Amino acid sequence: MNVNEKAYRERVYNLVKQIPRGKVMTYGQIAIVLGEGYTPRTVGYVMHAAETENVPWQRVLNSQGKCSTGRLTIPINLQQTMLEQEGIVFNAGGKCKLSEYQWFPEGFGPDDDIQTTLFD
DNA sequence: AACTTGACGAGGG
DNA sequence: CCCCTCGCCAAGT
Repeated sequence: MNVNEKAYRERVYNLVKQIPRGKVMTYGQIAIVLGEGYTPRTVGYVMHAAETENVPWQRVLNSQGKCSTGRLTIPINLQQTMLEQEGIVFNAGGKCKLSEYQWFPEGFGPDDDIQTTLFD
């Protein structure tokens, strides 16, 4: 499985589609959940084409709870604006509290054993 | 094939 | 908080 295969990309999009309104995931978290073959960088690469895949791409942030910066294809701050409309609050530095907004798929939450080994 | 550049992340200073 | 280094993996040049 690699980024050139549709199935590989679909796994990323299908997971992002599950993120509830007002919640977020990080690139690294998505890579861990999807498992073997996925890394934060490849997830980011797949996400650059998410706008045309009908997925809530705005709900994916970096590990610090901030919107990604190298995207010149859309107006700066659009992502943050969209998330604010979902109720997420950002501080002056453009960062939100992941402890408050991060979403965990079934089996990967803070109460699951896997969490202690993968998300400590 | 070499080198650069990312929608990344962790660790140090 | 900022900056840098490294590890990471794929694309563009």
